Amino acid sequence: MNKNFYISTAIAYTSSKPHIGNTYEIVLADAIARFKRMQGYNVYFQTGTDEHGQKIEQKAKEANIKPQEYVDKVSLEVKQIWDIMNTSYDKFVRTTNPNHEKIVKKIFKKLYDQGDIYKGKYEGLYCTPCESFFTESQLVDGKCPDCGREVTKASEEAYFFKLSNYADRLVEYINEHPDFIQPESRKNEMINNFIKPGLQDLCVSRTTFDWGIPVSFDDKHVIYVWIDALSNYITFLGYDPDGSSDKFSEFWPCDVHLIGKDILRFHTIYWPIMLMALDLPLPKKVFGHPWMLTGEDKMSKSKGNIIYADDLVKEFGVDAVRYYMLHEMPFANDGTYTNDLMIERYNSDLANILGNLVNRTISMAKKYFDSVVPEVDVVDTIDDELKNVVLSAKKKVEECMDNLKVADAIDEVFEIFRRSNKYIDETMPWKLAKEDIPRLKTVIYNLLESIRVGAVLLRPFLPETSDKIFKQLNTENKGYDSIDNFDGLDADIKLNDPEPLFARIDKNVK
RNA sequence: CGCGGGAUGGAGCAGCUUGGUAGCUCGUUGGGCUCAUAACCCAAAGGUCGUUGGUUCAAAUCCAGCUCCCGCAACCA
Repeated sequence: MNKNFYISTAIAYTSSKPHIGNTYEIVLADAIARFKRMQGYNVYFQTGTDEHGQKIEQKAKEANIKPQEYVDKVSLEVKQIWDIMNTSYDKFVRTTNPNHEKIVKKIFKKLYDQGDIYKGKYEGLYCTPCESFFTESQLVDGKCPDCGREVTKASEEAYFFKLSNYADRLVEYINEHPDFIQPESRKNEMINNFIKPGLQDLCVSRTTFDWGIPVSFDDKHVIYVWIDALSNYITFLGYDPDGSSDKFSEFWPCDVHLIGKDILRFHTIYWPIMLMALDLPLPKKVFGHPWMLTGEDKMSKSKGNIIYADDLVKEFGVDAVRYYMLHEMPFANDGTYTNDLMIERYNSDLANILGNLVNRTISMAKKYFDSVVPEVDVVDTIDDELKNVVLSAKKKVEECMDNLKVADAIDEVFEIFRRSNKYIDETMPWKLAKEDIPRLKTVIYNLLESIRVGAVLLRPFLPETSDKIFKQLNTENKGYDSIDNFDGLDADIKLNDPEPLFARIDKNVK
């Protein structure tokens, strides 16, 4: 049985600092990667930055620095945000890496030699001052979208990838693998809009700028983004047309490419065709996640509504921001970020249901048993209801995660905490403290054990919080297998003092 | 007639494949409890399930028309 699991995010374009929407992707991937690791998979989780292209060349020029300096700076910024979000990527790749550049050149040459790439002419609408080509649909009022000036028809020499050769095989693959493109509605979009009408050949080189990987046999051409950026998924794993590494054969094909819905076309059409041309197996799944919007609008500089994850982390803490991203985002539709909703989720879910539960439980253990975990004593049928919820959570969470329904998975974990709060009311420990200590022992044990199980399942989503809970329980997280039975918490452990996990936020003070 | 998705109580969503008491979270109101972070538990109010028509004993759920919203429409990462 193959226990390897390869998940990737798209590589972030280093034109500017990533906003909260870009950050959502890495957090989502992280939750999946952490969950798979917990299940015992040998996970390889790759992310990184895409650093070539005209836009970067321009930005660097504006900043009066070399492109390399520019991308070094932004790439570092990206990495820092990924780290602030406590994401557990195994490898952070950069497309300016020399080995990547070397292999991309080889890939290009191979495709050219075998006839998939040919030299032709790129014709389009050209804006001379901007030195850019545009398509009909990109124009604003028939003028250049950047500077508003007239565009003229022009053509330049370019290399093209003959996609149409592989269209039939691609359709076949998509049909035979119904889960390949997620969510499903996107599948139709790709087939109806692109494949069915007939694929146009893809322009894979440029001569209008220099910041890119040169074509090895024709150096006035630079390899355009597709082959350069998409290849990152294999080059950093050790792919080489002349003989790949063991690691490559171990992890390829990728289990999940997690990407934004905006670049689905590249990942479900161009990329698979490239792989077919290289005679490599296709990725098992491509998930085009929705966007996180701020209020009603897409984030953009001109609207001034850009929110950065690191700012939110300063205000609410990493896990609160992770929780929001993972729990509030729908599977297929776009989600929104608002401060009000953030505070609401923070207070009701994190502070009240989870934080307060842990706090009140550990406080009771301290008060009634001097912080020592009691042995189970007198049991009652009401206990079984709690145990059922707690012990069935694992399977439910697993099912959700198998379908990438991360938000639902978190909900299932929180069912444990909700049920536990209810259990406290049902059993009334404060009353038992006065009249029935043997029963009280069992109740407190059950609560602590429920919290422990919840903390295990919470780990992939809110790692810091999970660790804090275990610290208060003064117990080691023994992992996924430790929650199959309701007895993982050892009696006689001396608990640490209760400490609020999430301090409530007063909305009106803000 | 370009393709596709959506419209469900104040908010955000589930249910629609396999028609038959409209469910969840939050918010609101009332009650309970006091271990706890004014937290927790219970209950209630609130929906002609976008609109019109059709199929059916019966439709949020199937079919058709219409209105509105959103994504995609190819070289912008």
